[in-house]
Amino acid sequence: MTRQREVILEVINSDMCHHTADEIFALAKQRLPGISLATVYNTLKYLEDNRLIRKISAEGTKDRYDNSYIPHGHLFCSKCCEVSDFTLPDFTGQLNELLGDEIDSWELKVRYVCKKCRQA
Amino acid sequence: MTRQREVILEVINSDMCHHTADEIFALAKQRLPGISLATVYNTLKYLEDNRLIRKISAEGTKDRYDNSYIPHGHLFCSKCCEVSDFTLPDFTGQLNELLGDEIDSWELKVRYVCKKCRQA
DNA sequence: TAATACATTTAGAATCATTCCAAAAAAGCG
DNA sequence: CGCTTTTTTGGAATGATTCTAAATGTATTA
Repeated sequence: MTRQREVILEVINSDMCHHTADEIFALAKQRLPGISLATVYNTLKYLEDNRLIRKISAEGTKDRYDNSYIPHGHLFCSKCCEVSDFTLPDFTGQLNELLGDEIDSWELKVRYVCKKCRQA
Repeated sequence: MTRQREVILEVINSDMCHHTADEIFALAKQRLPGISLATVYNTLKYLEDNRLIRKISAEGTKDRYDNSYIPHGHLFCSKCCEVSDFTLPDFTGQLNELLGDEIDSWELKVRYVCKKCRQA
């Protein structure tokens, strides 16, 4: 475990936000000024491959990273592009039955306009 | 309604595939050789804004387009990147109750390895 | 501890899907 | 028709991400 990976993991786990790669890069840089963007991408890929984090893609926004790989829901605000979690019962079993296939994971994406943006 | 938009819509509706923009461009070009890629992107954006189609983004693959905006499930094969639909009851109401918000739409993304890829 | 093998980091270049642009063409309308 | 607005077009620009090859760091074994 290198210092870079340690810091990147800490950044990801330090809050409930779903940061973009460049946000993670900026945050990591505060603590490790010499870190490179390529390392951030490398590490994110490594963590994703090992299912420690989940990359979340949405239409029209940059990819973001979730500090959990456990299936759950994501609320995407179509105005400010913020992403927040919401918990759901784990219906992996039912999905497997329904689809007759070994599924890997799932994610329920919900598009909406968040309270902040609706009030504004 | 221009000829270009007509052809693009026909291409999208001609099969159940979830084509990428460049695939749609290639298919449209067969019938309208002078069409430009920019028009394809313009039109896809127009159709999406009017909720006639849905753009679907997934990690690590190009955006694809679904000929329906009605909420449903998508199976993403993590090997060949093919996308297929599966129907689900419309639980928009329950989501609204659960989230206390006016949701816009939803999509259940399921990652798996399709039969073809598992056999190979 | 030294030597070696392997993994990781780095900066910058390259890629490539998508968007932007400004001019030309087409469509819609009185 | 003429006029206005919308759409199309090709090419340039953008920007997130990936690639590359050299340098550095880590771990292992002797």
